[in-house]
Amino acid sequence: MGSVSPELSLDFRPTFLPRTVTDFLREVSMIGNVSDKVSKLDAFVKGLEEEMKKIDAFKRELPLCMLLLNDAIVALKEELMQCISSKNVQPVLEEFIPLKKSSSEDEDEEIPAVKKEKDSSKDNKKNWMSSVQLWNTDDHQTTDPIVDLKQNTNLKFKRNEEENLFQGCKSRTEARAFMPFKAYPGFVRKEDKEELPAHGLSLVTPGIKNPREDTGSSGSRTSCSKSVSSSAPNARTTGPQPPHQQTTRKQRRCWSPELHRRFVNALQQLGGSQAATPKQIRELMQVDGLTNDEVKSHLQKYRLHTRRVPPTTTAAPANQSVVVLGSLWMSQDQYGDSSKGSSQSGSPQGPLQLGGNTGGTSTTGGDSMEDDEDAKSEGYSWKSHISKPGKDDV
DNA sequence: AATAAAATAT
DNA sequence: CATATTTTAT
Repeated sequence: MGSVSPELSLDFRPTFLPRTVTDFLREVSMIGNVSDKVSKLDAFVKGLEEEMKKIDAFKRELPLCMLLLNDAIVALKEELMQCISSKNVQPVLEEFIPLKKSSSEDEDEEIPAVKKEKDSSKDNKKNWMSSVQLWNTDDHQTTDPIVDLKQNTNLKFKRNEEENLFQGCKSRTEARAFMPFKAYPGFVRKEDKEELPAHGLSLVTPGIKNPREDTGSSGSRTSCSKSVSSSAPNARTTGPQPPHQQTTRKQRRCWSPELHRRFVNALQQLGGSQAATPKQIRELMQVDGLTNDEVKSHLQKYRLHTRRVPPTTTAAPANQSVVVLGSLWMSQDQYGDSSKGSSQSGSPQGPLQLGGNTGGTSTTGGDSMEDDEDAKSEGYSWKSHISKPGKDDV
């Protein structure tokens, strides 16, 4: 009590502009009083949101601004939520924090014990876009390019990098699934290039292909579980994977949300799905192990899906700003789950901010600003909300 | 059994 | 590189 800096006294209308988000967070983190903390954060967030609304109209011209703002907002909200939840707060706070989400959707990630029935969250699907404006306050994944909250207090987001890429690949019915290591003894054929480590994205780790063995299982089909790298049980070390099956079919590559994100990003940078070419995309994505064909295939599908947007006959009241940042085309099938995708503008390790993000997966942001446009359809299945045909024009 | 997604063939 | 076709996974 007494040691509040003058600035802090401006609870609600702080002139937060002069400072950077990082600084702001640092300041806030030093505040002992939770209420103050919350109000500060809240105020800041509100300011950012206002800003967001203002530039919303120019989102196309200022995609980066949107991204940055969005990122900051998300990050701050995270912080806010943490404050709130960590204290479980008293009544007093409740007055301040009626924020948008009061324990409604997902704020798990950390919640131990209760594995909670995620299944019951069927509504989530709807939520993923509709109720949440665009800065959906997701909990995890707070990798922001600009702010390094990490040093602040967020320890929760940490193991995202790799996981993000793979995440979402598992079967969606995984509820409590943990596939035993049944998978396959894999021999990872590293035939591909292995030189693109770059940031440690080791996405492509296709399982392995194992034709017969699993064909009967009707339950746990782990399509792609990232690493089941067991030292080949088979003593065939040197022996390639020689199932006499010529043309051994590659194991299906699972396009995790992150992977897809990168894909979309690349696309954007290349001027749209139409202009982009597989090779280019692949290069841009910088995902090791990813092959041209894979990208090509994905692109093909993407193009197919982005072609012609179903008339959103939805009489959707377009009142919400609905920016639909994450318009990954995916629905809930494969990529969808993580749903927080959004993209960052540059490649993750690219030129822009991501400079030193160690754990930086690309964060969420809007990636298809160009495409979405009126994609505001709150979409249900992806046919509905896929990103529009890219108007190539970067 | 149907369909989407990825692999492969053209 | 683009498309078409086939295979595979849910």
